[in-house]
Amino acid sequence: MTKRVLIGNAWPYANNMLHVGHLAALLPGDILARFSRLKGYETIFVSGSDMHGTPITERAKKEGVNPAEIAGKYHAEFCDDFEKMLFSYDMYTNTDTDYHKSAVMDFIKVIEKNGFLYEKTEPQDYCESCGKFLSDREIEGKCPVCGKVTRGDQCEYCMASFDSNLMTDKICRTCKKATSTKMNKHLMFRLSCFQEKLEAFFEKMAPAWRWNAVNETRKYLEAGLPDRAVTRDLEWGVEVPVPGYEKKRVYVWFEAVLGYLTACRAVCEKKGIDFECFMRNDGGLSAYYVHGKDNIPFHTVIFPALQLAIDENMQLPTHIVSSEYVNMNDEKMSKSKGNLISVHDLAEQYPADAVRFYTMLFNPERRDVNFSISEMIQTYNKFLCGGFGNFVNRNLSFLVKKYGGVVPSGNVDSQVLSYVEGLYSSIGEKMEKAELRSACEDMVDFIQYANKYYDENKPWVAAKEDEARFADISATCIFMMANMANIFSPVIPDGCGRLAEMLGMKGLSWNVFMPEKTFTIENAAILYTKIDEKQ
RNA sequence: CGCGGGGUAGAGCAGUUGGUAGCUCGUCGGGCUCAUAACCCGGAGGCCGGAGGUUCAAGUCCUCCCCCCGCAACCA
Repeated sequence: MTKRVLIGNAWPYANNMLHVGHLAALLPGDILARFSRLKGYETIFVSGSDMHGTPITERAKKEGVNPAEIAGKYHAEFCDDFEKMLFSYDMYTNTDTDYHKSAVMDFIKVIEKNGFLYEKTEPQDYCESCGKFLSDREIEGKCPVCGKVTRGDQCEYCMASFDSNLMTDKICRTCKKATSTKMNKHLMFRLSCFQEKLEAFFEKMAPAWRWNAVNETRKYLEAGLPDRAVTRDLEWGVEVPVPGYEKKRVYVWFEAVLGYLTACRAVCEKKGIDFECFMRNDGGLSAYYVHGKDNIPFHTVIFPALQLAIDENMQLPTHIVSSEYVNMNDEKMSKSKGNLISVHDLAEQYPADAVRFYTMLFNPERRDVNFSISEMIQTYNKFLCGGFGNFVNRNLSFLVKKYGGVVPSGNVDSQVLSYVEGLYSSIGEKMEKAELRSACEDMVDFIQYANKYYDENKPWVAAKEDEARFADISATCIFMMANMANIFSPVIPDGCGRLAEMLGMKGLSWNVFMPEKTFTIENAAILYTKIDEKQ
């Protein structure tokens, strides 16, 4: 049975540009997808833009436009950004498509049929002048702990979290008028029913998760899972396929994570794969969910609960690839501080491989990292230009100059052969475990190993004194290069693709590649050009 | 007792299950001249924040203490 792999990248919220933080959190998904395809696994890599929710709705109102316009604009930007960064999604969609919406409605009907939804009517804050129910964030009032005037979910001054019902002197943040209370009806999801199953799931899976996912999830489970409202009083969103809820929409926490399933199902239909078979928990599916640390509970608690509510035989997440944050000069990145570097700007100025390699070599896997353009350039110059590119160039240009590009027939050094074989398995294992930073460090080692081999064996001397020896050295170097193209391609696909072409490789795969005994190099060219940092 | 992260060579960091302290940059010296002023080799530079404790053995485990950073919104 072919191994199946699902990679679900978090769905960026279509209310602001993508920045290096998103990139650091989401790029691992692409590395995994590319690796998984090289291994020959049946791979599905999906994501999309999260188009709904309150922030977009509020902003649209403020700007006097349709929410679809704002979300659509950012969605288009995201598509462009991901393309420029060479993300290899099988599908990058969004939550405003008819397919997603009707698929979500299908899932809701299934969840309702399975008995995990119920109706609850309770008093909720209401603003008469705005004519709507208010969520916690739309309320202002006195903090029950310190008494200062703050927002309804958490006090900005004393950091206390509380129920907004405990606040006094509540007003609507929009119109500043006093709030009243009105009965409101919501559809609730029986998250509490899944407490035990999720605990069992957690115990079983936690060893394969990142430490931050383990800690966050434990916290949630220990606190006990409350039922959650599925519906919201909004006009922008997915309609609720239950009578009596025509004026409400599905809450984003419920709808957006289902995107993994709706998009995966869409890809399955396109490829002629049976969705239920693909998702079945028969031991043949690895399911990676890739996101930033603030998204952890949605992927380790909420989403698995929804999966269980839909179909008990569905594979729950096997790998939680949750990144820490990227800071700028030790400061948190934020729009207001103006220290955001957008993916768009990076893509305009730097090669995708440079950005990808730097982002992965210093990926925030275990803790926050600092992002620096100057460090990125240095990393690129050092390893991709001076190391990898230079290794290719010092070989190929010599062969082209002296032999017209015809690689002489020689034998690959057996030690090098076994070293390279070892890399396929050691880096491969790290990839499967999503230990990508360490995998990149091994790539760096390979580059240094290759250059060292070249220096120690002095082919430029052998070319004059011992042609047979020169042929062996060249064969060995070409062999290393070809396998670099394979092994490095998940991280730096652009350069590896060009190298593979020069070497006349038919395609890339995660298997030791043995070049033809003799062949002619096609269009040898500099692989990576240095960037002048001063520019 | 609000929650969380961190303190390892001049700088930036790695150090999964405790077993001779590593990497990149910088610096000093050497080599090579095939190559993108590139590449290779070697040196100097650390009581791993502090104090106790467990252990044959602690950067790694336990306790206490001292510093730094994040926790409105946007948001991975």
